[in-house]
Amino acid sequence: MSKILKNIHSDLAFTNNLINWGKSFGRKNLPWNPSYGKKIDPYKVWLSEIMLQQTQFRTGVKYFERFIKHFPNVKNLAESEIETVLSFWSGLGYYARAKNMHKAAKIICSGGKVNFPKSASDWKKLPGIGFSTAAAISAFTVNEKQPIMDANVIRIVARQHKLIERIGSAKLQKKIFIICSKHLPKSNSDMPIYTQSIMDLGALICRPKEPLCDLCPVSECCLSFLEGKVGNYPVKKKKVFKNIKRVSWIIPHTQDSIALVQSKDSKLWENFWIPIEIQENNLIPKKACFLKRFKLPISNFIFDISVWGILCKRKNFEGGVRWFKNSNLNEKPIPSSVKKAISFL
DNA sequence: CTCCCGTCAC
DNA sequence: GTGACGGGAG
Repeated sequence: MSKILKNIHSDLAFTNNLINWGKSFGRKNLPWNPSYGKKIDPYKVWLSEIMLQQTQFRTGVKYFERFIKHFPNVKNLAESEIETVLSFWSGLGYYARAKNMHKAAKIICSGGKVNFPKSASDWKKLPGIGFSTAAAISAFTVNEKQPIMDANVIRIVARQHKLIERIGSAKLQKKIFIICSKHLPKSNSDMPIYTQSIMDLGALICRPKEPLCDLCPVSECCLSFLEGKVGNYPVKKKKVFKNIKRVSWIIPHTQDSIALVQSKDSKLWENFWIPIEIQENNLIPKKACFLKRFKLPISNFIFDISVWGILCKRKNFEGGVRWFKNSNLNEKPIPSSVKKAISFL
């Protein structure tokens, strides 16, 4: 048998085995899937794709439910204040996702009526939607045949084909695109189950660490598995040194309230409410009381934060702070790490 | 420590 | 084409 013919057969086997596995063992009853007989909602699919980027499924689902309850449709989202939107994203991180969704919702609703994109290339024009997300949304909503190439797929395909190019390189991207294009199911109507299955395979079986190759439906066409070298793929990016930033957080507080400032000058936590920040070598106010020091790894640097409290009799602290009742902090955009710092008070 | 992925600046 | 950036969870 020629090599090409063999490859076609293994591509076919890959897709069929994957879809059959997905039908039996993939995730079911996802909250963004339509109930029986209902049409799929592009807004929910879109939100789920954005929320589940960089976020574990279990965590994401809880936020998804809460978000949908408050913003049941795209018009609702478009007409809401950004601060409200951010407060429902608070704790998920990567807050640019929420800001971009809000912007995109306004675009979708501009012109007086709701106008969702009908193709991957149109989805991609919206802020916050890249190649992979656009393909996934259009696969689910209009059965468009586009290869999704999220981190799950990159991991699966790099292992299957022993790709040695580093994650993020243009070469790897190109190779995976070609391979994935061959994996696409014949029928457009199989795009949703195919897309869901490959994502589930990456999340449940072909995991970053400790992949469950014994349970994998496509291990027989996985070159790295056959050689016992699954751990070598995909080839990771070079590590970069993380700078450490020493800061002090000063939190004036009364019995029932705390004082925060709105982050404006920094891209990090922009528009979120955070403590007064003092650089390492500046003076800590005399009245401040040291509470705790903790490290907070951000993507490319490490925060080394000392938390100081100032107990106030009245809510009259200088410096543009706003006072918040402890009881309604949940309604405000506040990063998790700030909530953690507050818990030391 | 590692993992997630889209955007933007160069 | 490459790399910095961003946050939380495991």
